[in-house]
Amino acid sequence: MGTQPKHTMLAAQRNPRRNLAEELISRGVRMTHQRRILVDLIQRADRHLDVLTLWRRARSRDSTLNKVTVYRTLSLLKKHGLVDELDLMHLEGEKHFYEARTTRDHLHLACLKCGAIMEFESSLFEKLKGQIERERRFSIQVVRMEAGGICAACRG
Amino acid sequence: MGTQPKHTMLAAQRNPRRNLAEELISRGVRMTHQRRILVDLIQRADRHLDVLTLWRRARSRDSTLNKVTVYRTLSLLKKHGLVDELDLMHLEGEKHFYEARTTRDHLHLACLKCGAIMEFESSLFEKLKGQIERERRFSIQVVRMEAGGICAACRG
DNA sequence: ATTCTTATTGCAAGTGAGTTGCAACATGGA
DNA sequence: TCCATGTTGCAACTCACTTGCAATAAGAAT
Ligand SMILES: [Mn+2]
Ligand SMILES: [Mn+2]
Ligand SMILES: [Zn+2]
Ligand SMILES: [Zn+2]
Repeated sequence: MGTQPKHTMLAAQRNPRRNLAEELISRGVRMTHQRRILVDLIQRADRHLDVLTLWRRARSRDSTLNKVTVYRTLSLLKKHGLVDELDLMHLEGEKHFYEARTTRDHLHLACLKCGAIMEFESSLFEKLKGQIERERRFSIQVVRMEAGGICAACRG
Repeated sequence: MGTQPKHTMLAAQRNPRRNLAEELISRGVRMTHQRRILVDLIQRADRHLDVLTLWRRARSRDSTLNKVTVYRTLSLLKKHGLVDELDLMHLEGEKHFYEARTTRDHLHLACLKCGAIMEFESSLFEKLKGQIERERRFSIQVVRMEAGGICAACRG
């Protein structure tokens, strides 16, 4: 099981939201040194980050930054709907992955053979969400769709 | 946060697959006393079961049945594609929920206010899966879609 | 600039889901 | 009935994540 291809740009880069730090400040959240580092790393991330990776990257900017602060910052961002939490089919254990929320939702494909993670946007996805909201009168705040299977490269 | 309504029948009851025990036997899996109990409970379940609930129910039939066996049986069923693993938006901590896989996929709606879990089937969901398989040449083995939000009852 | 309130941090300890090694045991085919 | 091999229970473990608390820092008020 390898890793995802380097050349595909994350949806969070193509469809970015407003600056995360500004977004937090405008909501009256205290902008600490630690949060500034973490939020910046999340926003610029080249891939879906787990807590340990995010912590390691953060420590290279402030070696005293504690892992607990990473968890607490991610909770904060989740609570404000600014990051999405992913399972990526729990391909690498029980941990979770995080990405800045984009202007348009997308879903994730995880190859069970090589471990590649792909993103997919579709108007059918948007239509499906609309159908749920209408037919069930359910107000969607967060959606998570993931598919596990075999990618094109692994099928040959 | 309450619990899901009693009157909605689980998709696993409406669209059941072949008997889980028979399915395992036909695949050359040893049918132990413990597996028979667990598989029967999963098949007849009135709601999405977490490990602890499944274990408690199993112990009322065999008080020596160990929790590790529950985990190992669920892994086995997952490996054979006979159960689906759900997060239900991790509304109650990090644990997972399980249900027998049905003939037709469905998605889950989790009310962030009252904790109700609803199921939803849609041809748009099927179309979306088809689009992924075609456009990405990705062979889907398992899909998981969950939405968190506010249910009709909580919206009033 | 200085003070002050209060949210946030780091640390250490704890929780809880899920895993693993191994000896005893049960399954199902010979 | 016997036997080879897969499965179980137990205890100990790992790992992701949480919590209590004293020290600290943000940022609003002065
Ligand atoms: Mn999960
Ligand atoms: Mn993504
Ligand atoms: Zn692959
Ligand atoms: Zn509700």
